[in-house]
Amino acid sequence: MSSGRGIVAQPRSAPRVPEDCRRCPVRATAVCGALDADKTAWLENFKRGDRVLGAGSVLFHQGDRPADLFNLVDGWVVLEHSLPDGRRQVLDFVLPGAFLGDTPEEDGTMAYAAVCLTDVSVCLFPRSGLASFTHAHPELLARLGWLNARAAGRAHRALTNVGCRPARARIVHLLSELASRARSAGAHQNEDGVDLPLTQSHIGDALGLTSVYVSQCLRDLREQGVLVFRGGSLRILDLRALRSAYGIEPLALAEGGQGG
Amino acid sequence: MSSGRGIVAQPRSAPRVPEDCRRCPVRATAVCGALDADKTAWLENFKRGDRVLGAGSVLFHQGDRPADLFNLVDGWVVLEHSLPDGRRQVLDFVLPGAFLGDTPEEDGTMAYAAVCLTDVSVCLFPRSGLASFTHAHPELLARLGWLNARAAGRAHRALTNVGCRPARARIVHLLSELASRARSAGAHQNEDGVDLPLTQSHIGDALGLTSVYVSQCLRDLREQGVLVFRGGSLRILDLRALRSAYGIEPLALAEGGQGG
DNA sequence: CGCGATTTTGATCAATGTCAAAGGTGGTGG
DNA sequence: CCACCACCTTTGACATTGATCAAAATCGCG
Repeated sequence: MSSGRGIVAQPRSAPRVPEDCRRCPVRATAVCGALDADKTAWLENFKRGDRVLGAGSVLFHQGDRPADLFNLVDGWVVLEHSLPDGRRQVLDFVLPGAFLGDTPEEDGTMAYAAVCLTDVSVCLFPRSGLASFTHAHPELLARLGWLNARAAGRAHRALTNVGCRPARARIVHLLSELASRARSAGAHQNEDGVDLPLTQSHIGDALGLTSVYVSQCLRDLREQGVLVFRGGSLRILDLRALRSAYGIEPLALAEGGQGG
Repeated sequence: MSSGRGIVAQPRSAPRVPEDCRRCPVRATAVCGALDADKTAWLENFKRGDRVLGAGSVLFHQGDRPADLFNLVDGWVVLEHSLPDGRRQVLDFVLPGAFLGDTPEEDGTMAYAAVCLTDVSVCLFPRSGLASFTHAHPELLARLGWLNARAAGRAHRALTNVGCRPARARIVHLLSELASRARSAGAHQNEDGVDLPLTQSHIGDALGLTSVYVSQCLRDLREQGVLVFRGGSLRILDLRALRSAYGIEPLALAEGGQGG
């Protein structure tokens, strides 16, 4: 029951839960996509169930040994590590298709907590069955390795961002990357830009900045006409400025902004 | 030959090269240890050769698509990412038993360079054969996943260190972790402490600090009797200070210091 | 002995944190 | 529909960490 220990808020709008693995929206990128369609029977057998959680819910706490592994089907999750002095580091923002709960520490505990930023839907797999399941289906190991390698790449970029760039460039870089990931995950986007369900505190904790300084920097960026982040929605105004003034290579987010 | 493109300095003392995989000093922790002893014939067949490189050599550059994968048998390597403006982020320090060159980016290039801090010996595997080899021996995938998960853990700790801690605590944390890793990798240690083949610039680039500030901080730590880092050798003097003043949990390095 | 790389030191300055208080915002309940 | 509450954001004044610049000292090595 350890996966039930966390805080669980009721979702207000029920996100879609896949009924059939072959139709799952994240199948292409998620772990399960490594299995051929004719093996989904095995998969559905291994799977323990689906769950829908409200924003603010906790999939697992730092230090937990969760009994379940989570396949994120819909919604955003943040991974955060807390220090004894109360400081908090956001390690990653996690989007649909990710797999959570593998990669515990040597002692089996999780080094970070996983907290839902939005209403979220996941499907669950029993950790205990993982070894024998991957033994039967080694393709999963390759896919798992691929997912984890991508996560490691993000961790490296985040480290570089925090270690090498000044505050504004850090913020621009983080938001650019998130916007790009959000779109390729098919995030909601209207004429006001892309929805990024973050608070300024999340940004600060991800970047090693205080939330009040983040607020100042966001004002500067807005006044300079570079980007606007407000109410959880990001609009990129000046792609050239990203590159020239902040040394960010605009990824796949070209058609997000209005082009100054 | 792309693995030969890098800078290669001649080693001055030839580090040991394993002649027989069953006797390899890193077998227990390295990728190859995942294979049963009776399968080492397959392994030696897959292996492309050994190589000994001098300090300063480059295993691969950032942006390379190295033709080989590297199993680090002896010596230290640093992984570093460079930004267009010349800034450099040290992503990881790599010790014997590590596997390098898997985890390229989507486009097949490496996001970082791998540079030898000491004379180094590696064994090489052709990247092109990896898929079929792991297909034949899925145990390797699990081991590879384990190694990469540990690397990701280090990246997360590094990010937390840089994001949350002030300069001196960052340095103490980094050096503590390195000392601990060095000893469990069987590093050379005399009465002067553990050998860590780093310059202060490496420390700075790993921690997002300038090397001159690192120098100041190291002086402070020395004057406060916390630790001495000099000439590539670290001596930890006051374990309690690590915990109380710097919030570092002294890992397995207990018997490294003289205990104030 | 001399050279390049690294380390040290001191003076100064800019970026970012801290503290405190006020203003928004959305949700909840009457 | 309104009022309240928690949380988030904004602003301003001030403190401090860590960067920058410059020069000397030291070290390893040929």
